[in-house]
Amino acid sequence: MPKYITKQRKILTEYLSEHPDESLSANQIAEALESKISKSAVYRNLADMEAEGKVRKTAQGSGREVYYQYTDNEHCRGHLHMSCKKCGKTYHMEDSIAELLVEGLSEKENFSIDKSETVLYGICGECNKEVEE
Amino acid sequence: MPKYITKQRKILTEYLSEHPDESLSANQIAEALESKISKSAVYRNLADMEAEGKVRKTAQGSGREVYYQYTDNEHCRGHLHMSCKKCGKTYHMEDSIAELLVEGLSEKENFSIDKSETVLYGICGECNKEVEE
DNA sequence: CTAGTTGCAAAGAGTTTGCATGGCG
DNA sequence: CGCCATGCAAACTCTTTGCAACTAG
Repeated sequence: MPKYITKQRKILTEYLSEHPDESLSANQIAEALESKISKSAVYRNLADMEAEGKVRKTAQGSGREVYYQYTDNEHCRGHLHMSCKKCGKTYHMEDSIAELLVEGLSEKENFSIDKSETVLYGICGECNKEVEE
Repeated sequence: MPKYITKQRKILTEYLSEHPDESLSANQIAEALESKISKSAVYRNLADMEAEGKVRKTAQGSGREVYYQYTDNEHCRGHLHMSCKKCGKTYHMEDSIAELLVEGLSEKENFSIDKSETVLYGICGECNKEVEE
């Protein structure tokens, strides 16, 4: 969608690739880069990047929308994602499990899941550990 | 959370139970009931109902938050939900598949999924059919 | 040079809040 | 009758848009 590679776009891309597994709102990103990119440029670029499939837009449990980087990123494509409600980190689901799910849904419910838009919520291993301690 | 059962609350509950499987935004609901409940009452009641677990708040793919009824509702509790990106309907996942997923994630990834907050996105059987025709 | 992109500020959309009035129990 | 909930409007937050200035190619 964009035709020029601008300085701002580079900064944004760089910032996102430095925070690959965090869920960040457009506003958070805009504020973090406040001195370097205007808010409107952040919004416009995120929208472009979403259209290009370089970034995914999801919602965090209770609140506002969030974005996070994903394309260009090694193991993201074609994987299902899980987000920890506690620490906010994103995880990639093991293929064997994802396969079972995708096939099961397809065969038994005739539902074709969209891997890139689906995010499972729960508590990750790390955070589960903490609770038990 | 609420201490009184008001006329408005009844109307809202009734409206939601009449639209059990649709994803409705707070605004849509408020507009549909415009003549009967004020916008602020809709928002306040939805927030209360969410706290009580009578309603779930989720996000539809690209956009804003949505709500939909779920407690009091027979087969909702303890089930994973799937939402069709095309028609917007909500489906309940068959137990056998859900079990596999929940156990698989727990054992292999140590991730405990939150069934009530997770919604899988994709295309449902009905809509898949249409595409093929 | 020329069109796409930025920055700013103003406009929108959705949601929240303060306060007086009204209604449930 | 007392307290909670409602309604309205104003306040907020997040996001989008118009337009002149800037800049990548």
